[in-house]
Order: sequence, then C-alpha cells, then structure tokens
Amino acid sequence: MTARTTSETARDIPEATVARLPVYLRALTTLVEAGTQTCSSEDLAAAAGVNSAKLRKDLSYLGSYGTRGVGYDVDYLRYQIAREIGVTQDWPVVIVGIGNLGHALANYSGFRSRGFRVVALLDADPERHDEVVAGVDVRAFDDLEQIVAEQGVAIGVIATPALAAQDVADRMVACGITSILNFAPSVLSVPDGVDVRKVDLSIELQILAYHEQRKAQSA
Amino acid sequence: MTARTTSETARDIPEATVARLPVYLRALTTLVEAGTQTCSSEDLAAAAGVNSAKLRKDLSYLGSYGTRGVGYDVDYLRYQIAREIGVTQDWPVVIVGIGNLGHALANYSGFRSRGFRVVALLDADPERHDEVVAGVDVRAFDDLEQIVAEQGVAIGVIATPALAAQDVADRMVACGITSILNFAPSVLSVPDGVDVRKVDLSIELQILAYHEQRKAQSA
DNA sequence: CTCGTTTTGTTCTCCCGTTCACAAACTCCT
DNA sequence: AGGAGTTTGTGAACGGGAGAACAAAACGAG
Repeated sequence: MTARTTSETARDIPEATVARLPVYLRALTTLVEAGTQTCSSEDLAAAAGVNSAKLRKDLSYLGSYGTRGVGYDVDYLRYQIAREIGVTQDWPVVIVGIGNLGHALANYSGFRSRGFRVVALLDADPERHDEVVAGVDVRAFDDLEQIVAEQGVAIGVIATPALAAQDVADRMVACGITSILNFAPSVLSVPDGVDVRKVDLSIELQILAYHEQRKAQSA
Repeated sequence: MTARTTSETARDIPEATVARLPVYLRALTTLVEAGTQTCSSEDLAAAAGVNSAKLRKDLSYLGSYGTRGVGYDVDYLRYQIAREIGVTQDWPVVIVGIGNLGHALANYSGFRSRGFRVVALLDADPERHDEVVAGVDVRAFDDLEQIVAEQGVAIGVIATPALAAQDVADRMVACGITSILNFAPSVLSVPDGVDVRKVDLSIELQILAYHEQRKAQSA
C-alpha cells in the first residue's frame, strides 16, 4: 500500500491506468452477467484484451482487492472500480450540437447504463428546437447557463461543426463546466483545471490508412 | 537523416508520431485555406495544440522539409504529410451496422474530404435493406465478401451492437480486410497483421468522470 | 563579405509506462 | 499439520516518448 498524502483516498493513479479502468469495468460487468463469481487476473486480462501483469499492476493502484491463490471476487472488484472511477453516482451531461452525431450520442444507451444522464440537448439552429430526441427536447443554446446551474452539470459534450466548437467550449467553461468531450475536429484551448478529451473519427481512419499503406509497400 | 533499412521509404516512424500526423495535416489545411504561405514550427505547433519541439521532432522523422531561419512551406509540407499517411490516394471503406451511429458515420463529410470513400453500408436487419443513407444503399451483410473483393476494400468500420462485433470482425478478416475501426464496446481478437483501433464513447466519459470526481474531492 | 538574427534538426536527459520475475499468501490434499 | 500447487502484489530492469537545449543552416543588413 502506498503512502496517502492528503485525505482518505488521495492515491495517485497513473493516467494510463485510469484509461484502462473502464475497460476492466466493462469486462467485469460481462462476467457478472454470465454468472461468474470469481476470476483470476489471467481470465480478466483476457476479457479486457491486456497483459495479465499489467492488469495486476493497474489493480494494485486501487488497493489489494484480490486473494492470492484464488483470484478476484468479480462483483466486489466491479464495485471497487466503479467507485474509483466515480460511476456509482449519476453524472448529468449536456450535449451541444444535435446533428447526425449528436442524435447518435443522445440515443446511445451506453451512457445511461454507465452512470451518465443526458439532461439537455442544445442546438443553435431554431429549426431544431421543436424536436424531441431520445425523450429529451432540444433547446436553445442560450439556455446553457440556466441548465448547467439548475442541474449541476460538470460534463459537456461538443458535437458541433469545427467552427463553432471553440465558442461552445468558451461558453461551457464560463458557466462552470470543467470536463469536455469534444467530437468536433478542432483543437480547443481551455484554461487550466478544465479537462478536454477529443474523439476524432477521421484521425482514427487516417492512422489505419498509414499502417495499411505500409503493409502494401512491404508486400 | 537516419539510415534507411530496406527500400526507398522504409523509415521507422514512432506510433505516437503517427497519431499526431493527422492533427498536423488538419492544421496545415486550415492554414492553406487562410491563405498562409509559410509558417514556423511555433505557429504550426500552436495550431495543432502541441509543443513546438515535439512538432519539429515529429516532422524530422519524415525528412527535412523545412528551411532554417524561414520555416515550412505550408502547401509543400501538407502534401508531404498527406503522402506519408497515405491519404493522397482514395481508401474504400465499408461500414457495418447502420443504427444511429452508423447513420452518423455514413453522413460524416470528414471521411470523404480526407481520402476515404464509403463504398458500402451493410446491416444484418433485412428491414433496413431498402434505405438509402448518404447516397449509398444499405445492403445485406452477406454481400460483404463480394463487395470487398470487387472494390478492393482494406478498411472496415464496425458500428454494430457489442454482441455482433466479434462475428463481424471475423467475417471481415476472413475476406481480406486488414484494418478495422471498432465502435462497438467490445474487445476484438484478430490475427496478427490485422490492425484494430477502438473508439469507445462511454469510456471517454468515464475517464472524464474520474478526474471530475477527484476535483470535487480535493475542493 | 561578414556579422547578427531567426528557425530548423538533433542530441541528451528525464520520466512514465510496460514487462519480467519472484516472494508472499492462500487453498487443498494427504 | 505440512507440503504441493496457485495466484496475487510488487520490486527491478527496460524501452519509448517528452521536453530542454544547442549546433547547424539560411537570410538580411551594412
């Protein structure tokens, strides 16, 4: 067990590990649904698609939740990881930009089932303000401040065109949002203390294309 | 300049650099559209959201395309990066799974404008086979082999539910696809030589939630 | 032609993450 | 109770990437 610097749970989990915890969580959920009670690090690593040594080291940052010679209690470990990530509570989320992608995100069932609740869909286009998507009605972007204040929203999703993204981000930051998931193909600049994660569909394809090209060359 | 091991362009570009090249490409395209002729590594780094030293090191893997004391010719550098990634040619792509996300992907203009051409939309559900999405008609999943063979498809996109993903991947691999972009929340196992990249929406949100929780704790 | 200025390309150092390998700890069987 | 067999947790070695810092190269002024 490492030393705890400040409060009760002030451990220092490496970023690479944080990024894998949700993968383990999903694998454990699958195991629970399959009725599995216990699993070894080898089993779980296989289900998560990683090396078993890496998995054990990752889990060791959370504490010592396994039993040597036996393995991990699936349900117990699942709860511990969920608690560590923070998905035992519910996170209200706003989505800005209800185009094709915004529609898909609003309808994505994986959000609600994993601790996220879409509390508002916002779009700058007044023509969209009549629509109801996934049970939530689309509202004006100018309602952002009010919604964030009322619902205590900390996480915002940007699914607008690239040109609008920085403006949306600025408005989000101004009214207190501190975590942004950006699907627009543009680089956002935000003040310190605000986290931005970027998902870029065409970049992923371009990375594949690079490797594909290399395969073709060496053949 | 590093030694070249085998053929004309057999450099060894680090994976981290490959992942950033598309970002540079996009930043350069923006600069071209703004009419900029030349830019320094500092300028381009700012536009791409990275450190200028990192940018220069990344570019040095491609060759020596800048001029000391001057900077980079925007258009020339843009072409060189595009060629290195392989997006000067056109890549035919199939998308499997035309739900909400599949729709959004099919309609995403960023694909076509960046060297990717959606040649087929496939879905297992016969009810969808009438639809036309983004000018491409939805066909039966069983047509996969024929389409891949006819069009020389090397890249496949999976936008199905999690349960179907592995089966789809297996079929793709079997008929010669060697690069897969997976949006389904499941771990794919594929043989060596096949590249898989995964985009998982809820994992990104969970990573944000973790940091958000930590902010709340320390406050 | 020479000197000062600008900016690239590269070397060097440091840090983070991955992997190996093994001791500690637990179970089960005799 | 004791020993064999398992499996976790972790120390240590290793590799790759990030960033600072500098030498090399181009340009312009005088």
